[in-house]
Amino acid sequence: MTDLVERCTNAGLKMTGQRKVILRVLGEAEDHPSVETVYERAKAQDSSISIATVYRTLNLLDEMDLVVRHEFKENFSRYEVNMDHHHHLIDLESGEVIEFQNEDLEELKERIANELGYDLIDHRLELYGRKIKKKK
Amino acid sequence: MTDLVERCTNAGLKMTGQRKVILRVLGEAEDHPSVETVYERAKAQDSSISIATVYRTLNLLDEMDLVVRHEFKENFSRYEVNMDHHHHLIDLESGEVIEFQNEDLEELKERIANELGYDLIDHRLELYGRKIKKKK
DNA sequence: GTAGCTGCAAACTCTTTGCAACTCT
DNA sequence: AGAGTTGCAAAGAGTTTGCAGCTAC
Repeated sequence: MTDLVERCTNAGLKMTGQRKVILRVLGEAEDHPSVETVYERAKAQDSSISIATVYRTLNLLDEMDLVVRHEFKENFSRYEVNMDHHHHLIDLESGEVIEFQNEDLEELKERIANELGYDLIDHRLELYGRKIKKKK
Repeated sequence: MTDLVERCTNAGLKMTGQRKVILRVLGEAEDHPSVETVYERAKAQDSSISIATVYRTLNLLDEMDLVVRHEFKENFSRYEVNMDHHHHLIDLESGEVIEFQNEDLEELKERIANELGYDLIDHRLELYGRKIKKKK
């Protein structure tokens, strides 16, 4: 994934066995795993990994912007590799997370911030919905 | 505030002294107080109030939709009386919370959800910015 | 060799909860 | 009277951290 490992070593991080495993787990994830989930997947590859290391690593990666931390309306965080910018729609029934992008939205939020006299540094947009049932 | 007390008693809640105080604190708040802040303000009016009651009351009010719970990028919740619908821009330097409304945005998020095959039930939009310094 | 990393367990923060006493209605 | 509410303290959940030993560089 645009070599995560490389970006870490370039940043001066030691490439320990644990970090390699965690990076691999993140790179291969097609969902938005929680710390617990990353931990379980990592443990499957190296059973000695502790959850403290997972927390520490994810925090590091977040600070380096290699990873994006999401705090949906749940009481824990989820992570994903920081690739393209997008937003999320959370299916309230299944918990499934759907990604989407929208150009109008990008413009709009920038414009709103500017009109209020602010530079937009960060933002958060999440939609929570229920699948529309087709009538038969 | 469109009588919070009345809306509570109508819903069958007992109007205890503690609840009156908490409702008054919420009604008078012009900011987005945390549980801790609501607790402190309430305690100033009735020192016997416990924080457990504040938590319980805010949860009740949230379920009844009398209040809106916000979880900005902080590790605690903030509350405000549910009046008009709006969004928030958080000043990353001062922590100040600025409210705004935007019609285009309302349409857009509805449209995005529908295009993805979802009924929009809830959402969250927060902007995080830094005040633009005028050049002299 | 050594700065940085790790596992473990304890500590922390915010929030919830069991229980016995109390209080609106 | 009695269901609902409260304060207290303990428990929960997720996350962070101090420390001694280990490891990549």
